[in-house]
Amino acid sequence: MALRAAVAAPRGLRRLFSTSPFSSSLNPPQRPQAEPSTNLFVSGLSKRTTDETLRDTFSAFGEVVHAKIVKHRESGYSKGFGFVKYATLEAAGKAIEGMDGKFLDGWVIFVEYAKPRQPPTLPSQNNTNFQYGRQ
DNA sequence: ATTGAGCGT
Repeated sequence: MALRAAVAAPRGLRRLFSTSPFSSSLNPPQRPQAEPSTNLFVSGLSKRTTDETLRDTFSAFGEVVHAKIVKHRESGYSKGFGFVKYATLEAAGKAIEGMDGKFLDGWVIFVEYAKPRQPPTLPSQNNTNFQYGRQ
């Protein structure tokens, strides 16, 4: 299964295979490291991995402010990826170095900086503000 | 209701 996960690996693995002479400056990777953030995107998770497991695993690298597995709203069924937010950028960096490409619940996971979830929006009438992408 | 690309109810 680790093999399957490795094959299904998202672009997180590309830097592990960045030995191509063409991937230096002539052919830059489409998605280099996202801009550093305290917020991390974690993919490749087992569908049985929970928020607790995520939080517990990543708290080894620093103070985890928020850890969440993305799942369907009603069914609660995991989508297989999640987000971890640290108190500091250094902790986030250490978590990437320490957990990217490693195993969790039998699956190879990939850790990278998360994209900001939503642009600054008008503080209008019915705004349920979930904003984890801010530092 | 375990099994797969991806960025959140």
